[in-house]
Amino acid sequence: MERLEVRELVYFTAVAEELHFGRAAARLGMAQPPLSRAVQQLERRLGVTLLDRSSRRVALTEAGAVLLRESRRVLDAASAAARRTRRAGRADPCLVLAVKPGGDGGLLPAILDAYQAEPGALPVELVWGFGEREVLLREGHVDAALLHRPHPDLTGLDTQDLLTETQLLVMPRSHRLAGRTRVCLNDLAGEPLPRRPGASEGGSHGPEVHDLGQLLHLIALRRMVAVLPSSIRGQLRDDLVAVPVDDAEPTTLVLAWPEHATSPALAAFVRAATAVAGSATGHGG
Amino acid sequence: MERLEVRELVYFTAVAEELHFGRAAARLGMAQPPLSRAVQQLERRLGVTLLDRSSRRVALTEAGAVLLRESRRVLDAASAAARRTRRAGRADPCLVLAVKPGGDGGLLPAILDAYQAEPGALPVELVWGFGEREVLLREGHVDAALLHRPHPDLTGLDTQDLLTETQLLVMPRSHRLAGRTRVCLNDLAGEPLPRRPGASEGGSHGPEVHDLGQLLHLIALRRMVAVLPSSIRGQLRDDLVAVPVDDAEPTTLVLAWPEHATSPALAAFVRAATAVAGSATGHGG
DNA sequence: GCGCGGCGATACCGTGCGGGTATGGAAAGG
DNA sequence: CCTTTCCATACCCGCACGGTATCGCCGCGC
Repeated sequence: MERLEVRELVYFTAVAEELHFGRAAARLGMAQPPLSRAVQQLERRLGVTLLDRSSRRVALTEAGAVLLRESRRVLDAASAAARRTRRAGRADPCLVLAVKPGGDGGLLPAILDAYQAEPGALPVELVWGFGEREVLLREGHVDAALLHRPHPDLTGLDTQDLLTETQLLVMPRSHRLAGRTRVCLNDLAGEPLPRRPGASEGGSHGPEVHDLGQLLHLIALRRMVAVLPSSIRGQLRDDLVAVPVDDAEPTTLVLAWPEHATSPALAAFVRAATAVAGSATGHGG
Repeated sequence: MERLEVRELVYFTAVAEELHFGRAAARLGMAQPPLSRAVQQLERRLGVTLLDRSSRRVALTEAGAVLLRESRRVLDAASAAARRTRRAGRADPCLVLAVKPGGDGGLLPAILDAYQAEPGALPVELVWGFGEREVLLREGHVDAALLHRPHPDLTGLDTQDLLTETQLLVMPRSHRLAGRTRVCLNDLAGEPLPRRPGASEGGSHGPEVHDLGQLLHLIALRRMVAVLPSSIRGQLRDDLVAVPVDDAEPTTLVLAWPEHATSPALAAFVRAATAVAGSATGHGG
């Protein structure tokens, strides 16, 4: 059984994504002939043709499509391995948490306090991200992330539900819906909504947004509106209003971490977060 | 960001498991010096020490333990990638299913029939395995597997529950408990039970078993008894008896497949199995 | 219809790295 | 103190990976 090397998978992935050996080679910073040879060799070793190449067009075969998907998993796992190992070896151990600005449901201060009270708590470093927190987690940039269900794909992650919230439509005071006490999703037809990074271009979407302040600013500028968990209430500028969206699916704040994680520091953090969420459940909305 | 190679991870894993460069090198079929160098180089590239080596003793550091765990994931993903790609490229496409002999709850014939009736059904190839079916699945040897909860770790797999069964104690007619109409787990203290491959040596366990006929034979020979799902009733030799174990946790037969699988053939198979299980739920026990 | 241009494959070459052997050097045990 | 054990270092070699030059195929345009 031949062994598959990371380098080969990187090369194949580049070609499979570009469907063009020249461009793939450029992207890899190498010449085209060795790239062609590497892919051929990979095909020979696997005993499978991965690409149909007619000197005018390159296309993935069925097996090639399988390998592309599997390669991404391998490469993700490899870079996650490197990053997690490096982080574990740092002289100053700390716990890295990915949070969406304004997306902590107001629980984060209490969670951090509770965690620092745990025995053996490490300093917590926060990484701010919008849509890419799940990727940060999968690729080993962070130890844990606060995500919002139902949006991200949680397979391969362990999770702890923290808080379920209804959602609000946030808009400028002058907006046509600003006087309503409640709206439903149909009312939003045609409204520019923030684009989730990586989301398809369908529908009416505004510019990509990476920061809560920027988002609120854009809303105030009437460039868009947004549907957000009700806990942002406390962070709104006074030129914005928020009303419940009746039929928007409630969103659940979840703490997620890589499955099979063994770090005691992470375990303590999960304990702390769970405790805080549990005690908060009765009170707020 | 330096690139992590599969070869290095294989080497490191061997050393981390053996905690001995000489033995690890032997296991890898290579000499010890290049192995030492490879690990040093890996450490340099990661900027992390992975092993504490005092020329008398080799021990994993914290970071080394992290990398060992992560390496296994990468290597599993890599060999799964190779196998799945090869299988996808075969001239004769087929669906490979891992089953425990006698562990199909009696549903398999109906499932196979239902699947063959689906449009675009492929020939189904069966692979028989006892405790290693989950590994077969994770490493890409098979497309799907019939597993029994709660035993295996299902993280990273998608699953469909098929059938929940109570469990029976299977023993020779001459066994001291053979006259009972029901037993509980306490009654089994000191009885030799089949060892799950990979299970710890604790408790009273008989030899490892890889085949249902062999297991039943050993039971008949009074070498052991076994707790099995009630659907084996129909497969017992007449020199064996089975009685319910009152407090044994019910076992659920689940169909499992790699998460994110996209094959339409697999999807059809899952559909067929779900349908069969659903229609069988009311009837059998 | 012929030539041109684009693109992947092939040919050939150099060098850097992965692997081998021989040896050094530290540490534990008798 | 000598021996044994085991990891690291020194040194050498072959190959495989990457680069340049070129071929061959094919589609397109004049």
